[in-house]
Amino acid sequence: MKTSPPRPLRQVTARSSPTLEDLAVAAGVSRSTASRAINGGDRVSPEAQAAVDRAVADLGYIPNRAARSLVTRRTSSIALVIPEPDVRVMMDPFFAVVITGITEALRETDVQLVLLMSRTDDDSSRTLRYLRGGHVDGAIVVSHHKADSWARSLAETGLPTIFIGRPWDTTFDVTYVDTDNVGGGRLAAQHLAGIGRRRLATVAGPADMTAAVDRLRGWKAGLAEAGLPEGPVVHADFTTDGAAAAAHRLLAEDPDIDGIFAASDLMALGVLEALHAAGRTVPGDIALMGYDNHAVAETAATPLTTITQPMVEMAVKAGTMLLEEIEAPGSHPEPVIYSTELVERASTSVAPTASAANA
Amino acid sequence: MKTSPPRPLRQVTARSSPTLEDLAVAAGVSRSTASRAINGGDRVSPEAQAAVDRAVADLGYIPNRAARSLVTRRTSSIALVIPEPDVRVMMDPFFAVVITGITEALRETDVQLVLLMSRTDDDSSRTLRYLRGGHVDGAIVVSHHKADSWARSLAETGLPTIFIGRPWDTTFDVTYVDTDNVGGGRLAAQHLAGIGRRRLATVAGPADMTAAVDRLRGWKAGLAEAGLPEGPVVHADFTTDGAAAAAHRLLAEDPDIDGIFAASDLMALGVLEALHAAGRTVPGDIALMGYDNHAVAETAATPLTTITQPMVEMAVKAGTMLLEEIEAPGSHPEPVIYSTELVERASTSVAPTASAANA
DNA sequence: CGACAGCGTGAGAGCGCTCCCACCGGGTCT
DNA sequence: AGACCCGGTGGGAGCGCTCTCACGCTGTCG
Repeated sequence: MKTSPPRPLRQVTARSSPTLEDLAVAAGVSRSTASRAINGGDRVSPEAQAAVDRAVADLGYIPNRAARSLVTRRTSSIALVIPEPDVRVMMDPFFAVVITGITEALRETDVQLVLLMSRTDDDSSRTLRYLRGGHVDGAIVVSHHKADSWARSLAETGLPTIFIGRPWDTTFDVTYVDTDNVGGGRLAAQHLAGIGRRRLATVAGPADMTAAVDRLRGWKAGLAEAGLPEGPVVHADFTTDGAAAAAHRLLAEDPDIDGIFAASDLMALGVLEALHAAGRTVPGDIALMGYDNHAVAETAATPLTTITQPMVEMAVKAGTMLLEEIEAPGSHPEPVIYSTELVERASTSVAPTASAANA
Repeated sequence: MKTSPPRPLRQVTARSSPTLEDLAVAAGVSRSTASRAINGGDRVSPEAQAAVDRAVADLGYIPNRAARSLVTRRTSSIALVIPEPDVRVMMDPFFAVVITGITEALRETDVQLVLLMSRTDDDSSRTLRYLRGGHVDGAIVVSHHKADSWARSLAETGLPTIFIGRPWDTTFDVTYVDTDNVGGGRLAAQHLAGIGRRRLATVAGPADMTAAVDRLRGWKAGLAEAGLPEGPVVHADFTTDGAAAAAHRLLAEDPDIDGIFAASDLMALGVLEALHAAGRTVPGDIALMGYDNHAVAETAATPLTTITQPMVEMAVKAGTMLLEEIEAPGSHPEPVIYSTELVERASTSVAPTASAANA
């Protein structure tokens, strides 16, 4: 066009990819038409569409996402927010499973998954800033602790957000998916009662995590329904070592218990250790249950009876719900709760096992 | 300025975040100066800088990434590419560890991690398109199989790329980090030879994966150095079940072996099962080693002697190398190889263990 | 005392895209 | 027959940012 200015209008950078303009020229249509053809082809004649399609193939055209999202205010990406990725969270297959599920939900879309892990407080304010900055269209937050207060401020920004695991604070407008931890806890109580154990105890998780609280609640309810007393409750931090220590305390206070429900498989492992150290056999003297159906539950010295939960489905659901929420904001769907199932293994079998004979 | 056009120049969208222009006005400087102040503050007077800083805080200004990357051609994000996230890969803590490490490397930067998982061929061409589309500044590829041919085409696009795990094909210009799988295999041979085992066999991984091939190579070298014959080699697919089947074959062919090296802990678990099923004790009859120092190695019925590798460090290194490569393209650093260590547990202890008495 | 750096600054163009609007032409309705 | 609609199209503005360039202004040197 205006050739008068001395400096070149566009430096031909060596390996710059073709622009929409180039595409349009190649296809013999206008930039507008090319754009329409690319984006679903509404109000585009078949001929024009075909010409653009061919040009796309020829040029290897790939739309510039930055330019697009600059004007649409959409980024075609969502964030997976993982607060406090401590060792526990990381070693759980949980993490991998959540990612797999979300990826699965995203697979037919061109939405990308951005990972946001905040270890420190500093990180989490950065994370928050990032989320508020409009860098993603939505977020999935793996909720853990009572202390995740910023979850609330996040939700308040209006960014479409789905929580995986019920957040501690649900007084604000929040949608989440979760597994039925109450039901799982009840299942554990029912099972142990069902195999004739009567003096039951539990090693519960931290009192500031909804999953732990719910499992404990279900456990108590199950005991009550079975007509059994509530029995001793000790708390641990979802780690193997923590649970071992808790189990020792338990045995010291109530030496005659005959069944223990540990609120996670990793903790059950610790309990198992402690029981063996104390000379008790499993399940001979004490029947033991875990929770999660973690890989170690199956490979443990005494394979653990445990509770399994459809985590992949849950993550997929979180992904699809988020996509829907992004597509049609304002709809505030109900929480989705997935039910849990019992997985029976040797640690609660009635007959003594080989490893029980170990001790 | 030009008030003549009938339509408003800028629709005041309800909750649109402040722009650089707004910032500049608030700070009483020009857009250019505001921009400079934000980006390192080069050639900006202290007063202007202070004014901008204050305005940033007041307005809660967050730069629009899309606009920025539109002009800079930088996205401030990198991709983690995981080809074929099958069950095996997912259940490994490997996955989580890699992500943790990379996140760690990124933490002082504002670079974001985008996850690209391609399960199907269809996915992987999409992945490739995405990477070539300039949507990320670089990529870290978790390399697995011989068949990952597109890794090459990726590398050829000139996108800064680091492989985690030596790619099968290194004839092209490729930088990678890896653990010393050869050394690890050798360590296994040395250890088993060291405790007096003489008729050694291995359950190796798939022959199309570099990690498996390297471990096997190291194993053979170690045997040779110990003056032992090469012994039987069976291949399995890195799964527990596959390894169990392989172990059965092994026992059928060579009933008198007294030591087995499984190229992964998960496989060692399968071997352990098979041995017990065949009435062999571990380590009494047969000493057993795994590889990876997976969580199950410790919790297995007979805790496994295994090889540990600094995976987090490796992942961190991959991250920092990528950042460097992005910063200063063209530098083609040497591959970095991390050494491995032996972790001794009951499965190779000389004295028979309790669980050995099980069988 | 005039020329010349060089720092700090602002104007303006433009990154690649979408979207609004005006336009054209052929069918349909009154 | 004229008004109208509507599918298909192109022109043009503008998203929010960076970056080049030109312009003062102060200080320093010849």
